[in-house]
Amino acid sequence: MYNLIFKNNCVYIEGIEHFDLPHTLDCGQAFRWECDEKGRWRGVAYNKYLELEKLENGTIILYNTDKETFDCVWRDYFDLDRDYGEIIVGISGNEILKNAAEYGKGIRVLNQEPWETLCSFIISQNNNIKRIKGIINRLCECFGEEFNGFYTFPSAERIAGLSLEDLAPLRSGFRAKYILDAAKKVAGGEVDLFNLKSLSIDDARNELMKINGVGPKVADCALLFSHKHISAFPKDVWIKRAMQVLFDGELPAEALPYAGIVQQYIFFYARETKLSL
DNA sequence: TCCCAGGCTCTCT
DNA sequence: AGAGAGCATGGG
Repeated sequence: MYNLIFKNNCVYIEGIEHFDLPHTLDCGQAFRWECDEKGRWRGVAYNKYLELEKLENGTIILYNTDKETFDCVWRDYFDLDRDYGEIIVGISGNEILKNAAEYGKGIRVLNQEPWETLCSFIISQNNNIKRIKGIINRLCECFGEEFNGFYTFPSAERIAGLSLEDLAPLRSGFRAKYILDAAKKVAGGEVDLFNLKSLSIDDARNELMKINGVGPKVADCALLFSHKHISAFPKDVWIKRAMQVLFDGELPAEALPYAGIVQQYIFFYARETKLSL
């Protein structure tokens, strides 16, 4: 599917298909990747700082990364071993799905750190992406650890030790109390984020919904973006509108096995076109 | 000024 | 169980 070269503390991913960096890193599933004017992306995940870019010939370069970190973190983070070509073939019987996948070409569903994902999507509720990013950045700057001017995402244990007043500088509004409840339940073991992969999607969703401020949409985002439940189908306002306009409210059957990945194509399509079709 | 944003909780039927 | 108000904050 692709070829790896480890050289000069860089990882070269050659011949990989279906991997577009802007579509993947700035499509609303992750909130902390930044791109400079030359197309180089920078970010932190799983407490690892990374820079990456895509060359003209399609090779992706991960900078300052050794083989061990690649194998432990980035290979899975970027979902490199999933065959997106097969998924696209599977849904292309439906013309609208085919178009959406073409529009969002190269989106990969990331496998992000469970606590960061849960906390980020708690913050996302009834909010817009620009402000979500601002709140998350302030959270990391206030309570994370610095790497090259970037910050790690503070652990649930760290947040659990804070108060509402401590979180005031985030200006997260009514969501602050939800962040604290989530941190306390995760840090205290009442909600086990590391067992969710092995549960059925319904059991996993119910486990997450023990947290005050986590409903079906936030839970499904966590399950999809950090727990490999690719049949999770988060229904936000954009998706609800798109589903109505595109499919009269019902997801086509051929999309069901990979509903979550199709959801990303539809979300991207809906936002980019503002549904003016 | 009003409306809306990758929703959820609470209350009232 | 289903509908509707209220919620903090900031951008358009």
